[in-house]
Amino acid sequence: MLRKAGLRPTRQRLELAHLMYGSGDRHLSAESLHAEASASGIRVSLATVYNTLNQFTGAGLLREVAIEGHKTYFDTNTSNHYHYYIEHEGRISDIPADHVKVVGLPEPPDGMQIKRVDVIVRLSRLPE
Amino acid sequence: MLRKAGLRPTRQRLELAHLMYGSGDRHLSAESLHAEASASGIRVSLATVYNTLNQFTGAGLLREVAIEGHKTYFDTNTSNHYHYYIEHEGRISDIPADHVKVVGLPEPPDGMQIKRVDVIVRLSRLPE
DNA sequence: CTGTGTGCAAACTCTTTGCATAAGT
DNA sequence: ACTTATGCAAAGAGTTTGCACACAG
Repeated sequence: MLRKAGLRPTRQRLELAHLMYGSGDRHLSAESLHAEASASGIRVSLATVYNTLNQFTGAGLLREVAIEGHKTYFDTNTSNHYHYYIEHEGRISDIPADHVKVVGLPEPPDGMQIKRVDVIVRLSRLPE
Repeated sequence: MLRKAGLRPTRQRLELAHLMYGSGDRHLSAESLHAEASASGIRVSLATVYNTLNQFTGAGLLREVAIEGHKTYFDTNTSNHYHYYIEHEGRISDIPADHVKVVGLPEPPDGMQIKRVDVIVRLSRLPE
């Protein structure tokens, strides 16, 4: 898989890939992945985690999720799907429905094409 | 307007508000607003621009737009509408259609409510 | 061997904060 | 007068980069 993406299967990349894809769809930040790696006894520097995440994203193995603010999140699920953003927890999760659709989109402006449509449903705690 | 929002109408806030709302709907970053202010001969520090943008957002006078990556963008149009993100220009613009809708959304999880739905259509240059 | 990847720390970008000064009511 | 906002510079968070060493092919 790494080879197919043109990435050398180094120890670090393999170990990180195991963490990332080892348990279903996940949403991770560089820091969380680094912490997880450390906890699992994997020796990687934060810089390498960043490099790896960016390289994987470039290779189409990960997808970047746009949330306003500082942190960048990566999603191991690269298929077409949308996200919840749980504001008070700063957490992302997939929207559990595959029939969500955006309708009524106009043609893109001249010379441009739609590369992707991101939908983020922001959730907040219900006021009582 | 500022007073109604609980913000003192100081010189800086008034001048920035003029810039922001003086010419239709706009999408600005702290830096671009600061640059524009300087160009117009308005004396404000970057810190004040940040403060002002955040206070205005808190007061519902601006809306923050979620684009992945570093910069935070603010939209002077706080009504319900969606955005194009033009990747190769790093620019945001409103989607010129008010009948865009997201359909098929499931009920939000227990104890949560939908606060807002963001849609970002990423555009890239058409390959020739 | 040759070249790419890694680790470390330093650099960078964007944003926030602390504190003295200035301005609004 | 009293309170809140501003400006500056310094601190902070997240991410990237430069360079020597290590490792894959």
